[in-house]
Amino acid sequence: MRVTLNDIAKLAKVSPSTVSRAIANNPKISSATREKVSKIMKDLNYHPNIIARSLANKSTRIIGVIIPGVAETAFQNPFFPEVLRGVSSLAHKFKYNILISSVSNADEEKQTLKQFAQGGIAEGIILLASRVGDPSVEELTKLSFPFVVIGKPENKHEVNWVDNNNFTIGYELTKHFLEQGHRKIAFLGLSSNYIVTLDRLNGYKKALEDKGLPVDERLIIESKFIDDNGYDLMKQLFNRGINPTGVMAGDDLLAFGAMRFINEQGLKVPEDIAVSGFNNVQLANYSSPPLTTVEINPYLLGSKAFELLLAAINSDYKSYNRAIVPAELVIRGSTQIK
Amino acid sequence: MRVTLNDIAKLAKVSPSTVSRAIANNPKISSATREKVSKIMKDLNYHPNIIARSLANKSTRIIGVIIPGVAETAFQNPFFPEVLRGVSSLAHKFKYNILISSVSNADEEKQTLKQFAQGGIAEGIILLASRVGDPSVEELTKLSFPFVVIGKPENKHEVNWVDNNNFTIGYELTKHFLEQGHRKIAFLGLSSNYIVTLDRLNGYKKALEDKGLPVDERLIIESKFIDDNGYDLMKQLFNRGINPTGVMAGDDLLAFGAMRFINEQGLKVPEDIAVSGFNNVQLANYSSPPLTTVEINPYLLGSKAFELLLAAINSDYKSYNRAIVPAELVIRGSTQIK
DNA sequence: CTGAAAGCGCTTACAG
DNA sequence: CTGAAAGCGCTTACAG
Repeated sequence: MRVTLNDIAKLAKVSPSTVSRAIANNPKISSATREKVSKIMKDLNYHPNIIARSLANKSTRIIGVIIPGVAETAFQNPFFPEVLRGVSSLAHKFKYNILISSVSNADEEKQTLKQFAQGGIAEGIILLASRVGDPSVEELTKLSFPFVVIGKPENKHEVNWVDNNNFTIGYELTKHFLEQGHRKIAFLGLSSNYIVTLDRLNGYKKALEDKGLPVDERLIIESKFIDDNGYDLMKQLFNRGINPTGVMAGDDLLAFGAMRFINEQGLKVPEDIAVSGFNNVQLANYSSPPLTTVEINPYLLGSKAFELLLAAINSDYKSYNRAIVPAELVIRGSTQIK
Repeated sequence: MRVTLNDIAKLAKVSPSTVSRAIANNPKISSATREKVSKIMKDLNYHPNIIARSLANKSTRIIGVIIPGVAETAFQNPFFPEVLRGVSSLAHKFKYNILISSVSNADEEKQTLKQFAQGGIAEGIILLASRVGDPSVEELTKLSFPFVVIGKPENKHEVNWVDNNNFTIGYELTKHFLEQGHRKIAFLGLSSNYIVTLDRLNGYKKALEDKGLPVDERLIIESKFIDDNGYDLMKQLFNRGINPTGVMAGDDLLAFGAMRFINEQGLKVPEDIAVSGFNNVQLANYSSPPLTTVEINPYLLGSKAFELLLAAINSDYKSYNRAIVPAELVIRGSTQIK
């Protein structure tokens, strides 16, 4: 049998209350008893039962992190561990634990949500990657349960969220292409289900507009299926008979695929077509040419999300907060002719 | 205030015991009362408090997953989400939840372990990637707490573990190189802290031996630092003045880096030097040439780990189990001349 | 500074 | 088939 607080109390010849206070470092306890109790705890290798404590406290110090199925977020994969590390690091600092669930469909997601939120396990929830019409966002809002979304949700005013400045970075990236003299710049891999990519697209459009250039819808290639790869999307673009001189891909992997197709056509990057990606995967620095991309700072997205969540958990009155983690342009050889 | 089981009992004019039984689908409850209770629960949107249930049950249905800091396992990153998905999927099936902790140093790891295991939160623990002299393995063994290691641990007889057949796959991969006529095959990126890479090395050596070839230690390049990349390791190899015709890299990313260095020397893959990787990252299929690699089936590693853990949790007597998830050779253009 | 008592929200032998 | 009671292992007003 596990040793309990009561066992300690008996051995120390004090009341359970006293042991409890000693553990909690309650200053009212005399140092004599504190030490006596401490010694016995150490001797018996006693560790308080966190579950019992949670029940008494009505505080579990657990937050839930819900990760949508891989199927839906193939593109999220590479930076997900970093986001988690960000959450984890701050959670650890504030003595919170993380309950995780990678759900594979909407039904599972709903079920998990219920368990975490209504089951009294988690004190708050972090949702990775909100989609258009995300049912979880709706559900949690209805429950008025503390939660934070990573990736700006649709209904952005009544939700806590953290995201990159996607509009701005889309704008800047486009501007970079324009400054290199490009006029026919393709936007490869729009997923209209994800608000982040819509934001980037708007930045793209605004940059063209500011330059007095029209938006050619044929240059915007949607990525409908998760297994779309850059190669195929690039081929689609070519089949439309319009020859871009620049390609902004929504993801580094898409960019690599696009580069492969371009090379197969006997064209060169960046001389014939400049290419950029997104997410700054490790390999982006090592491709040939090295890939211009965007560092989205996933670790910060995670840690900021935890910060907001903590605020939401601890605040009595309701308020909706957001945090913007700046994304940074990483310019490399794939968009710059030496 | 949250609605509790007692609230339901009062409204339904039955005892709390009855409500509890109704929830648990205890067959002794008449369908009449069961329905009455169910209706009220639904009306009040009641959800049992999992924490209270855990305390009464002495069963949390939570397992812990401990992920060593990114610093120590850069190479693990790409497949970690897949492992987690494997664990998660089976956990979900058996109604277990997953508490996660990505620890960044040994101290944090120890602390987390204590909390999970001795704090009575988790019923079992999955440890990712055991290192040589892993302190967590030792600690959990001492506590005789149920746990499973992903990646064969040192002390393999007194521990539950799941791993690939690393020796065999190292052997087969080497054999593949030999069959292509290679005789000077480098082993790039040995991390002697990780038993998996040692196993692969042994497979490599055995294959050479079976062929009657000597092992040239100069062909074995150790990767001491986490930020070692394939490019630099390959350069090291060249600097040793020995020219391999084949390179087995311990990871796809290392392989890409190696290929880059090779290309810069004006040499071609696979004609001058054949290259292989490990882990079968998405990009391996799309590099030029496509990369020969090893599919380690991370999803299966995760789900098998959960299976073993469940067995360990539920068995009264002690036994040590292991599961081998077959890795598969994926032969592509980087090792085959058309 | 310390203790007795009640309570957190469930479950489960025991009795009927 | 149902209920009263005890218990899971803690915490925390309240009283002294």
